[in-house]
Amino acid sequence: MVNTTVTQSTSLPRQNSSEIIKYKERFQQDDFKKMIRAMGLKITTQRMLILACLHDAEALSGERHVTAQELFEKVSALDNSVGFATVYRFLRNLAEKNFVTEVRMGGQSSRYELTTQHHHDHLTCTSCGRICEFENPKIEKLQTQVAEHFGFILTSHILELYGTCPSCQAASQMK
Amino acid sequence: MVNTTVTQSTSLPRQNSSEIIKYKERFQQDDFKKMIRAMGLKITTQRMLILACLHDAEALSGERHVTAQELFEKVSALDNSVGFATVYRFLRNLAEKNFVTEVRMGGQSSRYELTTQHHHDHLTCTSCGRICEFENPKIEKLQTQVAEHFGFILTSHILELYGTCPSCQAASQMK
DNA sequence: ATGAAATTGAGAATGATTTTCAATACCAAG
DNA sequence: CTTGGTATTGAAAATCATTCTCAATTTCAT
Repeated sequence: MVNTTVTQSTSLPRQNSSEIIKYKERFQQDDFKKMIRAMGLKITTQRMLILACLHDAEALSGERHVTAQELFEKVSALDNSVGFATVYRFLRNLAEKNFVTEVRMGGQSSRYELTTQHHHDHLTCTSCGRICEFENPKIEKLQTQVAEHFGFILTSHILELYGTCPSCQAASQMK
Repeated sequence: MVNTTVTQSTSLPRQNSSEIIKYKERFQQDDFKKMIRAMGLKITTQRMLILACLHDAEALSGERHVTAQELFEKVSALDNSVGFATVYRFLRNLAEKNFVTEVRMGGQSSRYELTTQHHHDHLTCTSCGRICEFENPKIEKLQTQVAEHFGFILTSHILELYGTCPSCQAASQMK
């Protein structure tokens, strides 16, 4: 029970896990406020809630890319007085200032994710559906160069590789 | 008039340039018909016209990537009895069977281009929808290496870059 | 605490795309 | 070349995501 070699938490007062969560929340809150101010907007409970939901969408569920509609539902679950116009409006603000990245694939509606430095790509087996995630700095760098070549400022990308995984290769040879 | 070592054109009668154009048209027509049949659909004047307009959009105007609405206008100019539902429907058929490639971004509407044998990727402006095509052998090579690293055999890929084009950068700075 | 200015929610408006359905066109079989 | 079953069509209505409008409310510098 005696305290052993704790690293991180030394600077924090003794606390149980729920207190840690509260501390994290407060930290986030301040972060979110900075974000909103940086956009030249006023801080409102709605905007704070939307940011929190966006953040949790990434942290909790595996899905990074959220639909405006999905986000609206998450927000509504916590405060059903928030209108969808507010969610859409704020999402547009965030996208304009590049705090979120907007991606649209296929016929579906736009999907948004908080812009993080960490964006990984997918390698999918067309035979069994297995997905490998990868990250390749060289490719990323070349992408930026391509964008620069056209005078663009790159904000995001989609890279999906399709192929046949080792076990499916083996399976098809047996046939 | 004795037969000499003529190659291609032997099968064609002597012709002037307008006849050549007609020949090309007919050739295209047959091509289009094959396409439509390959999709398991019936050949109709509307579908032939839509394909011709799609093809000309690439050949004549510089813009390869056409909006459904733009395509509808081109078609209407030649036959104003064609309904836009027909254009949308057929465009969707073509996209499903990969005879056209659909690119979509931001608030803009979908843009379509006939799938050519020449592979290229897209760089899209998230603000105005402008699309630049590019091809980058280094990126392609790195993709293959990534796939190899996981033991995959690469068969295809999607690479879509999103950013802000020069004129939209200028526009947003003015604000 | 106060008021100008920004933000909000509700619903209407918009714009793109899809669906519905009766009329019509295609094409394989006779 | 007719015929008939079925796919296709055009027009209008429906749907879907997103944006706009506006009166009521909230924020925040003072």
